[in-house]
Amino acid sequence: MPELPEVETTRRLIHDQIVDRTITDVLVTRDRMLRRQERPADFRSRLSGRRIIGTSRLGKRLHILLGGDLVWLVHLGMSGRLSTADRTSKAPPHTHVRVGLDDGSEIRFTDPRTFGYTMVVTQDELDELTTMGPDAWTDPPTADELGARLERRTAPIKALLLDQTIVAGVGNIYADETLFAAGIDPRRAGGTLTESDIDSLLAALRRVLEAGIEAGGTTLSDMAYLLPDGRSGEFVTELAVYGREEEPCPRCGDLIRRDVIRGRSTFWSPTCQR
DNA sequence: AACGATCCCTGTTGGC
DNA sequence: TGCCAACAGGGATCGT
Repeated sequence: MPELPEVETTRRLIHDQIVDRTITDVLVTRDRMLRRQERPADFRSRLSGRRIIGTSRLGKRLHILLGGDLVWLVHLGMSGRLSTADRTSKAPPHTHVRVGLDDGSEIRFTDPRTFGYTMVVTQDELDELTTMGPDAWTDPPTADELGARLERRTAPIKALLLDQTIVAGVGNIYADETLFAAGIDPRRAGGTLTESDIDSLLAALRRVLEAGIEAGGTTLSDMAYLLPDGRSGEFVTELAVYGREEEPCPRCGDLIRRDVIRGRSTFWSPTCQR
């Protein structure tokens, strides 16, 4: 599902296809996808005729930078996919937004479960959106900064890693993989992590995200996530614990356990993670 | 303020 | 084999 590595992979793959193109058409066939746009009519009017000048990403949010200081924002939710294709080809099921470009192609936003959303905002509006913490990959916090954010927190570290206001981009899969790589029990209260734990956590986060991006993200068998070119993300073969309940831990051989923490499946190795 | 529960949505899965 | 309830999860929102 789309977490930071999946969104970053998506960004890289569509970047060259869309930059320097001009938007000619906008077709929205499911209004729900615009639910975060204050005035849904703005979506179409702000995109039409606009030139795409770049792309960026903050956490799991993809930004398509437009002329006129506007930002086309796409959040893939849990089943969203962004792709480009010739506009005469058949769009996949659950394609809710199609944005035509001046070379005959179009950008498609497809999302079966509709947890994703898209909107076009001004720079001012962007600043007012829910505050996100620093990006886990491009702007990771220092150990001191993360330590300060975790101090006295009683929520489990697993839950705090998923909190986008602490660090942005980590979802359920990469949170579990990071805690495993760092050897930290996901149930531990955030405030109980030592300096050394936090060092391990940040190093593990870096390694796990790097491997995830390198592999083109994670495509689970039951998930709709595909890269913009239709390929699967290959990180699934590198998952150490996620989805591996009752399988032997790759480090100690003891069985991997699944607990529900804050309503989210959490896979971990009780022997390796303390 | 911090925390945890609930809800949104639909394809897939698993139990009967 | 076929049906259907349960499940999955990011993040907004709400109650405590």
